[in-house]
Amino acid sequence: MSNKTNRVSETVIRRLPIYHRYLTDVIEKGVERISSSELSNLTGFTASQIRQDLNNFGGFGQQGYGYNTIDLREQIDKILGMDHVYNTVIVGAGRLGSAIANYNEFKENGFKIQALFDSNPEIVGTEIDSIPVISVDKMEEYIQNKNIDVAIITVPREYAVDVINRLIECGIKGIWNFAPIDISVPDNVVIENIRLNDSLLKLSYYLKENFL
Amino acid sequence: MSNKTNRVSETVIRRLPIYHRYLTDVIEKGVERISSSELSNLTGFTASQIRQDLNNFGGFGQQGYGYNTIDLREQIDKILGMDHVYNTVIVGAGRLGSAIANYNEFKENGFKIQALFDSNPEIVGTEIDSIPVISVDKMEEYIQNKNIDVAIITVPREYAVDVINRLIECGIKGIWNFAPIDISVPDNVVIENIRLNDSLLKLSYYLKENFL
DNA sequence: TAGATTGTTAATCGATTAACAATC
DNA sequence: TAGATTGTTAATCGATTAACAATC
Repeated sequence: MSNKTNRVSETVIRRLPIYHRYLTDVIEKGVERISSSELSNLTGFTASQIRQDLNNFGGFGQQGYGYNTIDLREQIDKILGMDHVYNTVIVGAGRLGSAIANYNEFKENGFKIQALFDSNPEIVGTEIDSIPVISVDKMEEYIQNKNIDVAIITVPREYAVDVINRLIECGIKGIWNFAPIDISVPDNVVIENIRLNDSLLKLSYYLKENFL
Repeated sequence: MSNKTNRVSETVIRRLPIYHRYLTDVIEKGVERISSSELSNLTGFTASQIRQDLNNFGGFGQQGYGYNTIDLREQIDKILGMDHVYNTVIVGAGRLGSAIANYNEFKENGFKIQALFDSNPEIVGTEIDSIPVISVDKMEEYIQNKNIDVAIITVPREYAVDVINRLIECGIKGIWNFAPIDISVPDNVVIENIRLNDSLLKLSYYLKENFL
């Protein structure tokens, strides 16, 4: 809402994490500077496109030199909001939910998982990776009291719409949804869907094209 | 390889599963015909785009009538290769691997999970949802003997490159990769990456844009 | 300074939308 | 037949690539 400078397109945003990833790789190898054409070799995007993308946010490079790897990654950190901590909960403490609770890389991105919610009385009250599993009946109360920003949805399809509506109702800001449903959310809620099925069908299409 | 008719762009392919999903929804409600503009209302794509997309593969509609829902879904089934069965294994029987083994919707897409591979001797020899967990040492042998087409990679990042190279070596056709790595594969192998981290960073970006 | 590489403008390419004749 | 809606061509829009002057 705040700085709607010039609305950067989603195709650009989608490439930023990729630049970030490759920069991390080369930084780990001790590389201090990188040119757009070196980044092009790594990522497969053209040097021109890389420069265009970055210049949506500012001139991070230097003529005749290229980009400082650490500095550029830091800029992308900021653009992507990785310097911010989001209080996060997982709704659905089944296998997928606990797989995600366990996935350390998310913490590095600033998503701090505070609780899991589930309806199964056998696991409510336990912990998964030292994260408490709480009854889903207490979800709204918890979210409001603990200033939760983001919810990750890993409940079965049939519960997902209801859960998401309840989350919106109690003021959640962002939703990372793994349930294979389509739902529209108000403008003040950000939703990002992981569509495993769609991805698998894409794989199926290219398999068929390649081998049948 | 076979019918490289006119190479349909990936942006089109990505929408097909979405059409498929909405068609299934309306078919379940008993709807027998649908116009491109009705599909537009459901999916958010323009009617024009929907007609363009479908006409990449043939004229499935009828002037003055629209599309028969069941027939159109069947056509999309075929285009996406959903009528074909792919023998599939999961490499990595941790939480994510078993979450996926457990996820029924994949079976409906024709991916039949035959085995899980893992290096942990405590689980090798057991079953997860009646799917055997086999030592990863026997992976190549199994894949070749049982004509496995597709491997799903859910091993930790540090093992992923090695596992994928071994799979390519022994003739796998498709890879559905959950490990956060970048790897290039030969032309005769199809790889589809699930980049959970990238998706989360996209969420982070829009959260920041909306609220900071 | 000379060489390198950015930032940025202009040209191209591809994807989306609009329009409408064909036809059920 | 008249109305509706497709299939398809043409127009527009946006994203990518090319080119190069600016400058470190």
